[in-house]
This record gives sequence, structure tokens and C-alpha cells, in this order.
Amino acid sequence: MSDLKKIRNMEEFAAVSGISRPTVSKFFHDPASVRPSTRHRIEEALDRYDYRPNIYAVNQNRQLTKTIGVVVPYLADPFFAEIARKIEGRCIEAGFSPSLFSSHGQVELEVEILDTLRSMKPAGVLLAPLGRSSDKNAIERFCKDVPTVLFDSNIAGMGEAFVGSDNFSFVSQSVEYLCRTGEPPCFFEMRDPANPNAHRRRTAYIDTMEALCHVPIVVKIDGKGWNFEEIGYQGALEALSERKLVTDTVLCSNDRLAIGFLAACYEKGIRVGKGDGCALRVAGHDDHPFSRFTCPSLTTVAHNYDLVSSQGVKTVIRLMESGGRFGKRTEAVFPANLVLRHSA
Amino acid sequence: MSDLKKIRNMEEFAAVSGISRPTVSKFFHDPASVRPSTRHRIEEALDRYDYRPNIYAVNQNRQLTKTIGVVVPYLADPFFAEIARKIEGRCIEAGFSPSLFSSHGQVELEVEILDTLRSMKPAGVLLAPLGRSSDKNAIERFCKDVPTVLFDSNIAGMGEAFVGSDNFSFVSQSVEYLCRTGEPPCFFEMRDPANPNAHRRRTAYIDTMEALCHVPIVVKIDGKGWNFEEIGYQGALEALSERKLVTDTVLCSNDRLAIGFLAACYEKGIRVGKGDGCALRVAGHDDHPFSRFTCPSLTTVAHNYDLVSSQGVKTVIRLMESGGRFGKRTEAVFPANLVLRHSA
DNA sequence: CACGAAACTTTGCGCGCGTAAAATTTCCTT
DNA sequence: AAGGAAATTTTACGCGCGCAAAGTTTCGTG
Repeated sequence: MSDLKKIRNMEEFAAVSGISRPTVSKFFHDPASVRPSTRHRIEEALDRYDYRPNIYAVNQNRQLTKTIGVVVPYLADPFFAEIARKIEGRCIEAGFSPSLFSSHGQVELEVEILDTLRSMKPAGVLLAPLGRSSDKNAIERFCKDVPTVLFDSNIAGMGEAFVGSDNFSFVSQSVEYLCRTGEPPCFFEMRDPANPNAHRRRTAYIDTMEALCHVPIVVKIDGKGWNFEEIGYQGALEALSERKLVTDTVLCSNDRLAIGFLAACYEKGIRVGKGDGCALRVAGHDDHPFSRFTCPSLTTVAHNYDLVSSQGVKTVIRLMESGGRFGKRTEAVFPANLVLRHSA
Repeated sequence: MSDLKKIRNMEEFAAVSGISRPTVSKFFHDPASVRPSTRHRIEEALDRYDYRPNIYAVNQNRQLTKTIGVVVPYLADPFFAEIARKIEGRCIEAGFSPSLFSSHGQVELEVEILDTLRSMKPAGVLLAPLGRSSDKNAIERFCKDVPTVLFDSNIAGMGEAFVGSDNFSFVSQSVEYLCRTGEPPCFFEMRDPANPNAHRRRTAYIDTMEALCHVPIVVKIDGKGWNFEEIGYQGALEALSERKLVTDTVLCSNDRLAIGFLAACYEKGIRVGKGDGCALRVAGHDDHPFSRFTCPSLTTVAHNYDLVSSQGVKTVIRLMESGGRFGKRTEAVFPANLVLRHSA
């Protein structure tokens, strides 16, 4: 705290601590790699003078950084905000410094971020791509240069591994539950979803419905961009007024659409829930952080946020330790958990 | 795209483009600073070989980086996610590269981020501190070293400037509106809010109520952390069952508390809104991204997100151009806009 | 065509640190 | 007390680029 003298570089810091610069360098690389006695002397000097190695000089000369890049498609989506939060925590625990980027839903930004990231020489990258709209070539080139683990959205062949949730597990659970406890659901989704998970969910819906000997009904709504609540809201207003919903049960592709759907129902005076006097059942997928607080609270299927984030970080660290390449691409998908609330 | 030869550094790139290295260096610093003809030659080489200057080498040698640090207290709060998104956009427009950090509600992390940021030598920093729980000394020391503009939460004397919203404008508008159209509101807030805005809002509530010759009633609820919806929900359940609410109108300190409040009301079967048959009016502050989709939709007072983010970035850029110091600390607070929806 | 300013090239140093090799010291073992 | 392995110091080089000074070319102007 009391800086008697301004320390300008490691040379000067080594001088005041009475240790040679190369040893100090080793210390900062790994404090356990030096003799306890010298370690104490350095640490003593460290709280007399507050010195930190120049990260740019360090990273320029090190072949491998201690940075882990984290890229999400849209950080203003609480789902990604939450998963990013957990991932950052895991990275710090593991002794790395996370560097967080959001593509903000724009392809050009995603490409730009990838270029920036490449020049940052990160030890590894956890990438949740935009999905269908991503520049596949750019991502492929990036993955060639940087040890990358994909998460959330799987794009075939990209990256050394994928970590995410099992879409079939999501949808089969919700469909089975809804069929068991009432009318079979129709499936409410965007006409042209950017996220590949949406497609897998629709397929899973159709398959599960057919397996249960029901006729699948997919309701597609228009809308672009990442403002899913608004899209769900508008789509619901339209679907409700045009009576597109053949059944009294609606399964939304994700919770954000469902949140919009519930808002529309409330406005139209349609009572949602599973009890008597309810006209409609609505369920979603993802267990969005706010789905507990919708009216009524949203029945949904939950990601295992903790498992996905911790496995994602573990996988990328394992990848780094394997020299940036796995023998073959691995895909780890985790099952989801049905969360029963009041909306269905 | 077709890399005939791997470019390892600026030396090699200068060679293949037929321009000297110092000029190429100038080009990357500012493309307009070189003659158009040489600029074209460099740009041609640039798409034949994909080369980017080593950011670490660049930043080590440059006194001033092109980075703008952005720190928010809790990124999983959609309000901060949204404002961070807009700030990032403005930074990129202005030719800087934003570097985003979230304190995740933890003081130690905030201090750690500040230390990391200091060593990054950013051109400027936009800092939204945790608030009361922040380590004031750490922030003060940081602001001495790095040109910093505070936003959202004002801490007296810290940073060279503050940009935020006018809390009095928020609350006076909501209180006046509510008093004009029905019973005067009670004020619903956390007992021990971390954010200094909360205190200013309570004061503004009391002042406005007294100016309108009403007795202010503050309802304080327990709860810690950043899970405001849950805190609002639990607090509302308690307040409703214990009949702490003396009036039929509740003004929540922020929208996230209001979202929890509405969830509790729905669960209790209490009809919220301003029409006949409604038992309670509920309003909030902030115009949280999801307040459009609550049930009923939330009447609130909106930040001018665009103005706050653009002014924040403009201010920090002006600060950098002023050499990192303003003559005296400036405080820019922007008025808020009342947004009438269905809840009050 | 001459002239001067602007742009460019050449040359060379420095930034702060990683890292390797050889010499020296420290520490633990027998 | 001797021996040897481990840790440390010394010495030295390199990373990729910013930046400054001096010399050379380019360009627009009269």
C-alpha cells in the first residue's frame, strides 16, 4: 500500500524484493514453483509495493495466454447472461481470466469478435454461435487456429467439442407430461428461428407426439431478431384471434416466447393454468431466470445451468491440456429437468 | 484469403505490400494518415494475406490503448445487460474496442476487475460501481490512475464525471401521476439496498409526497443479493398477508421488485390494475426490458437508455481527449419518462 | 521547370518480459 | 563432512511493434 518508490517493471520489483528477475518471473507464472522462503520474500515485497506484471509484455512473449474467451450470441438475453455468469465464475476458479464477448445478434460482429479473439491468443475459447446465420467459414477457420469448444448451439463439425443440453430430453418430457395430464399440445415457434436448437425441438416434438399416437400441430409465427417476448406476444395475439390453436395446450419452443404468450393471454382475459376455470395451458423450455415470476408461473423444462457451464469450462481446459486437439470431436449433451409450476 | 505465405509480423507484411514498416504502422494507427495510393496498396495486400498487428505488442508500446473498459455491477440484470449492449455499440461506432466486465455483485471481484483494468492501460473506463458495498478506497485509487466516468450509481467525488438518470425526475413523475389518478402510493423497497439510487428514490418519494400534502409510507422488505424478483415476491407475500400496505397503490423502488410483487399478487388472486374490479395499483421504475410483458403490463418510469449510453461514451471520449482530467467533476443526469401501461 | 512541403523510407533504439544456458548457491541426504 | 540434486543467479537474446531522426521520394504549385 505504501509505495515508497514507484515500481516500473519487473526489474525494479526484483531489486526491491532481493530476488533475481527470472525467479520473480517464475513466481508470477506459478507461485508454487519457487522455494517457500523466496516465495515469502516476494510476497512481502508484493504488499509493500503494488506491482503487477505488464499483461501485454507477458502475453506477447508467452506462447499460451491464461485467457479463456467466452462468446455468446446475445448477452441481453437473460439465459445467456446467466450462463455467461456461471462460466466466468468457473474460469476464475480454475485460475484463468475470462474475456466475455457478445455478438449482439449480428453476424458481422461475431466475425469481428472471432478475429479479435484470434489475435488475443487465448488458451481456449467457449463459443456459443449465433447459429444458422453464422458465417460457417469464418467459424471453421477460427477453430483451426484456436482451441474451441462450442456450447448451446451445435454446428456440425465445428470446434473440437460441443457441450449443451439434450433437446430431445427437453421436449419429450414436456410433451409427455402435457399429454398425460390433459390435451396434447400444439407447438408454438418462430417461423424462421436462427438457433439450431429450435429445429431439433420441433423435430423432437413431432417425434414424441407421433410416438404417443397424437397428431402434431406446429404453429409458426413471424418475426425477426432477438426480441422473442415481443414476437411471442404478437404471435399469440394473432394465433388467439384467428383460432390457430386447435388444442387448449400450447408448448412454446422457448420460455421467452412463452413469456410473450402469457402477456397476450392476460391482455385478452384468457385464464392460463391447469385448474378449473382455466382456458389454456402454456409451457415453455429453458427455465429462463424470469419464468418463476410470470403470471401464472411458467411450467417449463430446465437446463442444467451448473452442469453445462462447469462441463464447458472443464472441456475447454482439457482441450488446452491436450494441446488444442482432441482425437475426435466429442458431443456432451445433458438431460433437462421438468419444472412444474402453475401455467400447465 | 489465399495465404500464399504465412505473415508472421508487420515486417513481413510490409515486405509483401511493398511499403515500409513504419508507414504500415501508421496505416494501422489511422488509415487516413497515409497517402491514398499507399493506402490502397496496403489494403490490397490486406485481403491477399490476412494479417493483424499483434495487439499485445501494440499495446505494450503505445502509451494510449484503443480500449474502453466497461464495468457493470451485475450483468445478469437485464437492465445492465441492455445498457452494456448499447454502450458497446457506441464504443465500436467511435472506433474503440470495448472490454466488458461484470462484478457479479461481489466486492472482491470489483476490486480484482479494477486491478486487471488498470494493467490494461485502457484509454478510458465507464464504471457502474456496486454502490454502497464498493471498496471506496480501491475505486478512488483506480480513478487516480485511469480516466474514469461513473455511470448509473453516483459515488460522491469518484471519477472525473458522472452520467446517469435523475432519480428525482423518476419518482416525482410516478408519485404525481399516482396521486392524481387515485390513492397516494406507499413506497416498496428493500431494507438495505446496495444501490445508492434506491436511497435517492426514497428521499424523492418522501419529498414529493409531502409537497403534495400526503403522508409518506415506506414499506421496507428484507432480502440480500441481486435476486430482486424473488425478494420482491417474498416481500409482497408478507406485506399482503400482514396488511402492511395502507393504501391500494404501491410504488416499487425498481421494476424488478415490481415484477416479483406482481407475481405474488397473481398468486394471491389479487387483481392489479387501474380499472374497476382491481384491488391494487402497482408501479415501478426503470422500464426494465421485461416490464412490457408482465401481467398486467407494468406502469413505470423509463430511463433514457439511448441518451445515457451515448452520453456516457461521449463523456469518456471527451475525457480522454482532455488528457484524462476535467477541470472539475461534472454530473449529467437525464430526466426520465413516465410510461403508462396497465398496472397503474 | 524549379521549388518546397508532404509523404515516405531507412535506420536504430526501446518497451517489459519469457526463456534458455551456464555458473553459482542452497538445501537435504548419507 | 561430503556429496549431489534442486533452486537460484547471471547473462544474454528475442518477441513484435512504437517511435524518433535523418535522408529520400513524391506531389502540387507557381
